[in-house]
Amino acid sequence: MARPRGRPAKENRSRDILAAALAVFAEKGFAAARLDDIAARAEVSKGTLYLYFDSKEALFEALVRAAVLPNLERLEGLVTAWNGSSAALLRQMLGVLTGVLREGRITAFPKLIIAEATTFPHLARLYREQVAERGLKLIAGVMERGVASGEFRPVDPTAAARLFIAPVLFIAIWRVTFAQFDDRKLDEAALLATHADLLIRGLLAHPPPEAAR
Amino acid sequence: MARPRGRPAKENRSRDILAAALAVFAEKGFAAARLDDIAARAEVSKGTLYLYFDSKEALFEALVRAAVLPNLERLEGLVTAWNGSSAALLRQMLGVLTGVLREGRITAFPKLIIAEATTFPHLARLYREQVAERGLKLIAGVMERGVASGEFRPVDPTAAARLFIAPVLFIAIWRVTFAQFDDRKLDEAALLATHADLLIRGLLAHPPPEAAR
Amino acid sequence: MARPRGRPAKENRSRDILAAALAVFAEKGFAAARLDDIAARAEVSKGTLYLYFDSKEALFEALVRAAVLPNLERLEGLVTAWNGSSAALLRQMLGVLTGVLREGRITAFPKLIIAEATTFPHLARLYREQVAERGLKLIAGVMERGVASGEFRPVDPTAAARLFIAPVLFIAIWRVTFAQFDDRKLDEAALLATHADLLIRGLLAHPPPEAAR
Amino acid sequence: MARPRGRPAKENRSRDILAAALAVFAEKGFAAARLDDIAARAEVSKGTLYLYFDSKEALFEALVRAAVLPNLERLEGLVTAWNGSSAALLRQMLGVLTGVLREGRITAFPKLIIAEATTFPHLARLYREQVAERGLKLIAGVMERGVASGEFRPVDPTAAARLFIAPVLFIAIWRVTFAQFDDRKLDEAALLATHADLLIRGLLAHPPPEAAR
DNA sequence: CATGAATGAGCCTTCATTCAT
DNA sequence: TATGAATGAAGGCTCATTCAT
Repeated sequence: MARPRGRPAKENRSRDILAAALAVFAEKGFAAARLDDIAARAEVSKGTLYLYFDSKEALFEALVRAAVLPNLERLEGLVTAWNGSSAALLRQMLGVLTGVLREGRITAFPKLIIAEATTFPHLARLYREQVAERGLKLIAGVMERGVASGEFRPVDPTAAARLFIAPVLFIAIWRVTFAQFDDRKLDEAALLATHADLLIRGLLAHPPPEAAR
Repeated sequence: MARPRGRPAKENRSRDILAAALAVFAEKGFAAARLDDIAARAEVSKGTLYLYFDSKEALFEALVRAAVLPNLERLEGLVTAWNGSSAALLRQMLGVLTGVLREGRITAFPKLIIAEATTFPHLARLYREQVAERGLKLIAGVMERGVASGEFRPVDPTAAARLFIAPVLFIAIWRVTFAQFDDRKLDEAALLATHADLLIRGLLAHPPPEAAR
Repeated sequence: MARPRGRPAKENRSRDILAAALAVFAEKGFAAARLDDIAARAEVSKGTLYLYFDSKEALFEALVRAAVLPNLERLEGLVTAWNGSSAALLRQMLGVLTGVLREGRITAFPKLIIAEATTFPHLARLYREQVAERGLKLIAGVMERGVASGEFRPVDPTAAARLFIAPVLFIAIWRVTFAQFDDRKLDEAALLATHADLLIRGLLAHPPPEAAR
Repeated sequence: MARPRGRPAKENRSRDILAAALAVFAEKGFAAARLDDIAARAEVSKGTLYLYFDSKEALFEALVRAAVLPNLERLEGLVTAWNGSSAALLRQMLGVLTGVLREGRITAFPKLIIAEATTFPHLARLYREQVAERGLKLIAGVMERGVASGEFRPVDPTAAARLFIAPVLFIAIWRVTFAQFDDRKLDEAALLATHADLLIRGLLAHPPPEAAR
């Protein structure tokens, strides 16, 4: 009756909805997420969601685009601008990823993509092309440069790229899956530091003598 | 109406149902899996499912227990019986895991657990305790032995265990998530071989000279 | 495998089933009673029920016949044999009914009939004709005799019969409906005694002076 | 597909649903009543029911509250306002109850409560406390006053209250159970009139001479 | 733009009934 | 006779989507 119908248009309604959607999808997964919850958290009516996104799936997809790509672009910038050793670049990239992992919410995406890949192949393809392949190609490029310069032993850059990223994925997944029960949280930074040491020592054509470590 | 009711008890109905459930859960995830589909695939009526399992969730849980534990026990047997070098044991274990990955269906489990962890914390806890922690402890033990004997450099065994398994998880996830679109399938065996090389070279206190490889 | 198939025919299987059915129907009502429970309580398989009764409804009907009619016949015998005053006969009949109520299980029947009357009109009709009308007619006969002899004031025997039985029904219903919560159980015998006093005083053409009571 | 979704909010949807529920529950009993039928009779979709009531049981409970309490309150008002003789008050109350019985639908409640008491003890308790005990206490108070003033013989007010109400319950039950078959309907008003006569004559300390009747 | 009441398809679960053994 | 595994129809409940206001 005396309710505000045409609201003062709190600007960036769409931003609010995406934020709420991220929170709810992250917590429940796609299927179990209810539009009611997303609407409530965005302080918006359920009908309003449909003004901004055509369907639950479209909302999910927009979310993926909005939340993941920026991080990838950051890494691409780092690589492009780099002019030190490949080993140091890999360490630097892991440092960036450590930071990303610390942020929080983004971690939910691998889970979401994994969980919904079969149900929404469309979405999985998008993610694979826009994120996964693109990121792996970036890393493989770094590996290739290291091999070409003689810094690294001759390894398959594609394989090395996957081995580089696997522990990052491991951490993301461990967190959303098991961290709820962990007394002593997994020391993620230390794990990635060890990863950097082992991987780079494994890659280097001329590893430093043991003492140097 | 005129369908056979008291069937000749095609033996191991429960086995059939679990197999069907694995297939359907793997494809759809828990929420989207329909009991109708599971029943149809098991060539059984929907009601029959309830003769063997109390609920959809109970069926899921039984599935996890039945399908995953045997593989873990196989690895435990391998470790216990081993008396060669730690590096060789790690290679051997990766060989076993490569085989497991090749089998197929089991790969679906990480996905399922990951996808349903928030919805069924109960299940995630079970999996973490019965599978994840148990497996990591097994690997960490191997690492520890290698460090103690001087074969490996002094690394944190817990971290090393996670780094050891991360690429295996990566492969499992990649497959169920993206393999549907892959023209050239990911060469999983080669990836794990490279993993073994890099990791072991990273771990060894006295890596062999470059030429040896 | 080595289970007794053709059981030593514990005689009167049908009696066992009826007893079990009474217990379960009384507790759950018709719709909520499960044949599984009846079979279990009768220590018989579910299939066996169908050897003795065509359907759940048929079992229910057999139960009504078997459990209620004997009591009515007992009352009819009492009336036929009576040769005292009508007032004393009414008291006697209430005494018998008090005993019947004390027994227990029978009390469940009014509830069952009431609950299922719409669903099984067939059954309600049976009960009305075989039990209710027959019982009321019996009581109305007693009333009529009392009026004819001048012992009672001229009341409508049909109405009086209903008023006579109403408190008995009240008790049966109260018990199965509310007695579960009662701290101090309803004193049923006292209630029926008061009923006898008030009703007979109301009926008598020449009530005794106040002091006599 | 092309049906009206956001309906013009035909006011008092909840009232419609309750009315439909009363009709269907009365006819079928709780268990056999289908929400489909209730929704259809309310000219509402099944989903809409859940906008107003959390569950079938909650709907049932709301129904009990909404339909029964007003009548009880009416009686309480009558008693409070009364300043004539107790006998006249009892007659008056029976008159009110006769009217209530004539209305119709309410009669279904005793049946419903009786039928579902075991299945929903929660509901039975509610009814017993909010309706039965409250009503009996009201009547017992009237009896007590009559005894205290010397108008009535010294009877147990609690017992007398039950005897007062028993024929009303009898009528309600008879109607929903058997009236479907009755050629000549039970003359309910006459029955309650006879009840008033007999009961009050039984209660009065100084009954009027026979002729006065 | 925004609302939120209304919709209805879809799915898990129960249980009376059947029938090969 | 007796069994009990198997069936499948039926119904309560959820939630993405629509649309009159």
